[in-house]
Amino acid sequence: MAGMNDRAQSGAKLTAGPSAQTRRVMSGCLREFVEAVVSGEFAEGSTLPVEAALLDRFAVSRTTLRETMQYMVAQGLIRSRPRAGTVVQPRASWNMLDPMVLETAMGRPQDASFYWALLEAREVLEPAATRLAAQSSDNSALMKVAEAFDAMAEAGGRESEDWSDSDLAFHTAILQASGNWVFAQFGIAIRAALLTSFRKTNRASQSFDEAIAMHRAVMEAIRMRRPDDAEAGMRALIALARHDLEAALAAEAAAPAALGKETP
Amino acid sequence: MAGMNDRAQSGAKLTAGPSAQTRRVMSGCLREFVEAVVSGEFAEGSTLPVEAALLDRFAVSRTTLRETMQYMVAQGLIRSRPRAGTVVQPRASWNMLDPMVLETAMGRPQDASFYWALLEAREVLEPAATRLAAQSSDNSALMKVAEAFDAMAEAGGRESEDWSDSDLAFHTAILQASGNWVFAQFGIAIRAALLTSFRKTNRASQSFDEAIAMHRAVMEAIRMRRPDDAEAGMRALIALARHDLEAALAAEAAAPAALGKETP
DNA sequence: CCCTCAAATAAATACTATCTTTAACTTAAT
DNA sequence: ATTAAGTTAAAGATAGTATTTATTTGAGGG
Repeated sequence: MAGMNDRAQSGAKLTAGPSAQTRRVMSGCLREFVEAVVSGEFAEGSTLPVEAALLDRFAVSRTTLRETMQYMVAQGLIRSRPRAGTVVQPRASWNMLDPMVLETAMGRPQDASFYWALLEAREVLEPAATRLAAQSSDNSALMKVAEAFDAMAEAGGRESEDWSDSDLAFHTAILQASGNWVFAQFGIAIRAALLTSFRKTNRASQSFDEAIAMHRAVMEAIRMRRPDDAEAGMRALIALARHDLEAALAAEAAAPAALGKETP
Repeated sequence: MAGMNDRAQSGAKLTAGPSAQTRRVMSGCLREFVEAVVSGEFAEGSTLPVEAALLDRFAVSRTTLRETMQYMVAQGLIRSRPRAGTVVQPRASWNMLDPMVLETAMGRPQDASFYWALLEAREVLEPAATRLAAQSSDNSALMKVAEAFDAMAEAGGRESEDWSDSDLAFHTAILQASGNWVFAQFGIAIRAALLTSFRKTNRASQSFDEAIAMHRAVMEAIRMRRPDDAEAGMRALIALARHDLEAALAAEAAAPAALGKETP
């Protein structure tokens, strides 16, 4: 029967998946497919090609394609019914909080307003979550915050990848420590967006010592059960992030290339 | 993408989330499987049975099972690697905002703290989003708010399903109108949770006229570009929701469940 | 006795082929 | 013109087999 597999799955290796899991074959198809939707190649509201055509387009098997599409259905990108075909859902119903979708969307030239909106939301959410954490966090949650803080201190400088990672861990740990499942979920869902944002802004920052001091202040305020101080400290932290983002975007505007070689 | 371009979305189907329908065979398997995980039959951190055993357990084909599992991978419920097997991820990494997961989780005896946390989050998010809407919403977004309001008025009474639906539409429309993609996403993601909450609380409320008046006040404040009033109005609205929730939970405690005789 | 590296192996991953169900479209009869 | 029945295209579901991957295990060397 199916014995001779005469189709070579040529070069499905370009996964280069920086994020955690699934650097497998299917994820390549998924990435490509999501990219095609996000980029508008398959426009919102349009019916996309029949299965057979997609099979050819992505050079994968039926099973793999269906698994891929199931993932996309799960994120509200597409919706398919027998005979009617599969249609791309309106953008408003996409789950942009899904790491895969978000990452793909951020892979393309990013509108600056994306980052401003994220910051705006953080200004609302994080101070509130920090206040809650100061009021009612348990010990184990507090320990995670402390761990993240130590990792930041050890990172040595703000330009390193370690700093970005532990910075993310710090903020996520606080959201978790709030004890409110909605805030905690927000932290998980928004990982990809935060990390991208952190990478962008931290690069543009100078003051390692000051940043460390501010983070420590927030942690201490939570530990000492001082909600007002904790909330204020987080506000200050995000104000710093806002300042950094301004600087980063300004620098980007000044030198749009940034493809490696610096011209001193 | 930052535009979060919300097209006409003609039809106004109000299809509740991505996994709304799909009453196919697979969804039965998915529901059952998610239920098994949420209920703890497959405990967090444990390795679940091999594919063959699951095939037998759920009585579906391999393809169907794999599509099901792919959906669950997408929501962070499970994670599988060759040879190592499939393990249930820690609860903290589950995407509770997914309608399917949330619905299943809420199908079981619900901890009251679930609703309190949701309300707590709304108290933080919605006033802020409403303020933004008053500052910068465009006409089409405003129109959606008005449409939802009209639907509420027409619903006639607070106990009807129509009221719950349009109440949800009202709040979702405001989150959309904020122009911030994070808030808008929150609205989409939290649909299921909000709807369940609405259904619970609206039942316990008496004051239809007052509720309508308060909603109108918020809408007018947005339309008139008065951020302070809009924000205050939304706070009042959520305060009412808090009051209703207290009443609903109290009533529930007094007469636990509608299924079967109780001897207090 | 412990460490390293390579072969065996168990589990998920991927592919092909075929049958079933659904619902949009077509056609025919009222 | 409207409705009802039949046709058919597309997705949905199943079966069987081959391929990858990473854990185990076992042999050889330190």
